[in-house]
Amino acid sequence: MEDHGRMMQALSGMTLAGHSVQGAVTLPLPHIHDGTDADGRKQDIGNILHQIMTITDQSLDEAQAKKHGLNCHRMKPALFSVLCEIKEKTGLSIRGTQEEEPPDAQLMRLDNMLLAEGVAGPEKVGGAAVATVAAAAAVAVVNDNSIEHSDYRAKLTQIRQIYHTELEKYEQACSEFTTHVMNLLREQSRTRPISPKEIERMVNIIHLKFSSIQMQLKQSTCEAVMILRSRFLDARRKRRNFSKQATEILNEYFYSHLSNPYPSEEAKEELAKKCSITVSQGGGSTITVSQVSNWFGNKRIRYKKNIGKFQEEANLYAAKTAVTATQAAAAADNSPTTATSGFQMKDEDFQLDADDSKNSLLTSMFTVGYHTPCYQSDRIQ
DNA sequence: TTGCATGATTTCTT
DNA sequence: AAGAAATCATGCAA
Repeated sequence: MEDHGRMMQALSGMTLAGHSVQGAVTLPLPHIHDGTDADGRKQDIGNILHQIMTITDQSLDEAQAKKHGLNCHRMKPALFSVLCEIKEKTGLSIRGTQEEEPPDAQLMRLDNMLLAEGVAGPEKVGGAAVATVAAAAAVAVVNDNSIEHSDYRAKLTQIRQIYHTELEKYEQACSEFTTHVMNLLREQSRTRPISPKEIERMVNIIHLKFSSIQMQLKQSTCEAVMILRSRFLDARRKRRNFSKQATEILNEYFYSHLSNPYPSEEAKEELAKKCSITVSQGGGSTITVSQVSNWFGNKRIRYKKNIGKFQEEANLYAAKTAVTATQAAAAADNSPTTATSGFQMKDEDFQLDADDSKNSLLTSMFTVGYHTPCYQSDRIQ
């Protein structure tokens, strides 16, 4: 910003210099401190105002002719080169030499990080087909172990999109502004001393400005990614116990399907919906099906490891299920309900006798030794 | 503070 | 790819 101010100052300074040299509009400057009478000054000011007011009365041709005359003056090139030289020496146009290398290292770091996070990468490849980018975004993030959380992906894609649109905007604005300034300076160089070197320097300054803006964009994008990451990892680390109700529903299913405690994908979805295991993940999102899978994985292994410990729990849920089943059966006009009817035995270790599976729920569930053989078997492990 | 319970993650197996 | 087993990390009651 400071540089910008300096730039504008330099530009305005040059403009003034141009005018005074050019002398096409020779406005007598008011001498404010010469100590003469106030009337004289008033007259001077009056003159200036008059000239300003009548400036538009001059015909365009007349002005053009004057301009042309000045441009064609034989001394003009020499005068311009001298003035350019003076400008160089006075340091009006010396700028940009001091601000060069430092941002490079940081810029590289930012670029690398954006690339690693999949924000900056695939977009550039192959001339960017939008669909490909979207598809790539969905896959590219899996670079970091198991970060494939859909929310994480969605948010990262969002960041990517914003980043790319902003970057494009900046690039466009930069080239537009550069050509505009170049045209302006080239135009002005006919009437005031501007060397090509100076134009080049100005273009460099503009590029520096825009690249620093781009760096800010990159930096804030990196920050956004880091925040997203940390939030996601925090959510992963923070374990929230499921509600009592949810645990009950899962346990009910587990013990009533003890013969084959492997819920199908649909069953998992159903269970997830039923107990609405919405462990707070920051954005209020749910990973319920995988949570159900985790729960069953843990439950199977822990039950198997220590059946004795779970026996009481098993009986409790068996009784509970039996009660509900009885009620359901009564309501359903004595239609026989079997707990295992819809399940295929997948693992031999969990398998019941064929007779058992045909038993009614009531008889089977109230038999204490009903489940244990499934896991007690030495075949396990 | 400690020890157990429990949800999540990682690694290995099928 | 799904599940088993091991392990980690946190929650929670005593």
